[in-house]
Amino acid sequence: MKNAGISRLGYALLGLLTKPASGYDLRKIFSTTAMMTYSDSPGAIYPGLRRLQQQGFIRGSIENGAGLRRRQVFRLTARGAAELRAWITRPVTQDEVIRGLDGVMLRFAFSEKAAGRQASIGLLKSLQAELTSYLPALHEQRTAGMAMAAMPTSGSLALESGIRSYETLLRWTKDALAVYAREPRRKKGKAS
Amino acid sequence: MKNAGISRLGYALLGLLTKPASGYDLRKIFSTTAMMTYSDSPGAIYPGLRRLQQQGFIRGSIENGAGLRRRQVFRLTARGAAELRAWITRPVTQDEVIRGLDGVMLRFAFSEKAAGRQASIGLLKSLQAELTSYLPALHEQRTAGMAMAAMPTSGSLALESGIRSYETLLRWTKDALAVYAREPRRKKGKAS
DNA sequence: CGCCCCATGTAAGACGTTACATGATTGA
DNA sequence: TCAATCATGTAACGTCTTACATGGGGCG
Repeated sequence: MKNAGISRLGYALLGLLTKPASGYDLRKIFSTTAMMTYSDSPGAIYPGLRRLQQQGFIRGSIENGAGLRRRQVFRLTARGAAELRAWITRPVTQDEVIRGLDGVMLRFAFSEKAAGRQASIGLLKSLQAELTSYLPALHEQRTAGMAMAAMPTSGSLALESGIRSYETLLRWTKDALAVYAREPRRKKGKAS
Repeated sequence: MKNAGISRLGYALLGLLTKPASGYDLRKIFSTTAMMTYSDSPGAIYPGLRRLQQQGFIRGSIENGAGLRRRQVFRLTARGAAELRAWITRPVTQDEVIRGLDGVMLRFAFSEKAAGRQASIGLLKSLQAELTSYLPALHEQRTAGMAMAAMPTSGSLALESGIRSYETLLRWTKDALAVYAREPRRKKGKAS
């Protein structure tokens, strides 16, 4: 029941549908823009869209433009937009940090459009906190592994790579927060 | 038929089984060592082990030590070791670089133990080459996105994060190769 | 005696992959 | 007219998730 029963691909579709699009459009986005790591296969997209529609998160309407082929354009419903916002504004969990940050980055990429500046900032802070609390454990693993000397060079190098990537990400969260702090903000907001 | 029909979890099991272990041991590794991103659920591990055994890559033997509970210990067969080596020594593809580097890092972590120093070095060089050829495309996407200004701040920041992580990884491959170049090597090998 | 850890498994369901299938439209 | 692209879909299959089930052994 977690996540309202939506897969990562489902959320990716939901996030992209802040602009109305057809299944084919979405496939093109997944196949051409390198930003997207998701499958462009029709066997994933079309069933995914149908599920989202059955759950009431999106609504499709058949377009009958002159001479054009049948083409179904989907858009978010109010429920869908709310679910998207809820997903984005959830705090980052340690599990997400460990099991892969793709989901978090996806949330962040959509955050501004779907939930606003404050949501983006909140996500960054949440991610920063989780990274800060997780990194020491990794460092410990490294020193422990070196002490045992049971790990071959490639094993400890792989661990080193993981640590570096977390550190790079942590630095990125700081820079990203700085970007938001620098940017003018409309409406009254708390100062960073 | 790709990959000899072995999933990522399957290869993780195969790689760990260079040291004989029971299903429970493997679950412990997945649940306790932070290096492992894989599922420790019995519903994944035990069927996975059975598949590998049916394919002849591992062999299990029931341990009947005094007073001990029934406990099945698995070890690699010759075929399994060969398959593991083949998987590790495959060149890194662009697809792997795009769809996520977890598999590559897993291969690298096991490379030294299962396929030797030269295999580790080969993997690093292959990864380095793919990263070098992929990074320009990402930079292009960034400048293109900034020109359109269609991307919200959080979108372009997410892209920035991806670029940085690839750059960090590229730097890591260089450092890792330097480590291998520094290390003394036994047997006659080509100079780096 | 009761509880927790060891140790293994199964069953239902969800999801993605691969491959196949269909048909309309556009351009050479 | 032939191929490519637009556009949508289905079916089989493999694998993971979640949850449940079982039972021995050690410990307080």
